[in-house]
Amino acid sequence: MKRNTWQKEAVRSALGDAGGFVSAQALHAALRESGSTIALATVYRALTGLTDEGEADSLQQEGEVLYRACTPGSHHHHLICRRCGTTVEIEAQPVEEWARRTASEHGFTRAEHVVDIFGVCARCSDLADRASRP
Amino acid sequence: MKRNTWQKEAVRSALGDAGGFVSAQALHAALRESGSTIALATVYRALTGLTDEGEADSLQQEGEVLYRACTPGSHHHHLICRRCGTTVEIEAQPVEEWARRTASEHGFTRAEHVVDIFGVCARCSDLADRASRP
DNA sequence: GACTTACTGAGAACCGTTGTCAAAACGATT
DNA sequence: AATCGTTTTGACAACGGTTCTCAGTAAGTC
Ligand SMILES: [Zn+2]
Ligand SMILES: [Zn+2]
Ligand SMILES: [Zn+2]
Ligand SMILES: [Zn+2]
Repeated sequence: MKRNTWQKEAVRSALGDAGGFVSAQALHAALRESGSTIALATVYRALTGLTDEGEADSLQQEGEVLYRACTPGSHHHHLICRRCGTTVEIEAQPVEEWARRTASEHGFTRAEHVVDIFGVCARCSDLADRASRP
Repeated sequence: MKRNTWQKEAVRSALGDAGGFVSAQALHAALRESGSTIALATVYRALTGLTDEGEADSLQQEGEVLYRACTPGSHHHHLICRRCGTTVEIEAQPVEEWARRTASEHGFTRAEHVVDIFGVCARCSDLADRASRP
């Protein structure tokens, strides 16, 4: 039987607080920062669990896996700030159809798709502008 | 000054022969298989070079980076067979516009996008069918 | 052919992640 | 509340892909 531990709850909560995509290591660091004694391996295990249960989404970037607390049970994509990780969930019916159609047109079955947009959010753009011309 | 070596040429050629997306290690194994004495580190360096110069595309899957010789200078996406790596380049103007529009609607600048479809190609689907009900 | 310097090969180092296993602790049961 | 079977945790080792290091090699120039 699956058990409830403060560790799992701590990870779920910290992931929610993070807002955007974060790495397991960053999350672990944040937890320790706030006084938790949770182990890194436990954070990895909890994140894997959350992902399996559909409570979190994950993506790979520059050799590491990033996680985010996402609307459970909804298929959506992400608009992610490269600077701060801030993320917007986006739905795009046209893209869904395009993907389905493209796959079947080429005889591909069991098709899944990866669709993400990476950019610099308004706030980070502002900050960068301000810094470059004072 | 940049120099031409048989190693770089061997990697370029092997990548072309591969047809689909392959890992640096797989490419290295294939090269050794065919008698080459090239070192793994050199394969990595050559692939990084090809990617930087726009001659190859790369993507991350399951913790490793895969490379493919792609039409240089053209922005396109990929339809990739999870089983054999076979890849089809696809262009999708509607998706390009959707991505641009979505990013700017949310105030994001310098937006790039990752759009890939993973499935099982016709040939691999056939093979799997045949194997499961003989 | 000699020289300069970019490139290569072999292995160590690196880094994110997963495995191992004894100790801790959840939760059902008495 | 104490017991018990089982899950989960924590500390650390191990793993796998990639990058770094550095001495030796060789491409391109003169
Ligand atoms: Zn930002
Ligand atoms: Zn979708
Ligand atoms: Zn295939
Ligand atoms: Zn595109």
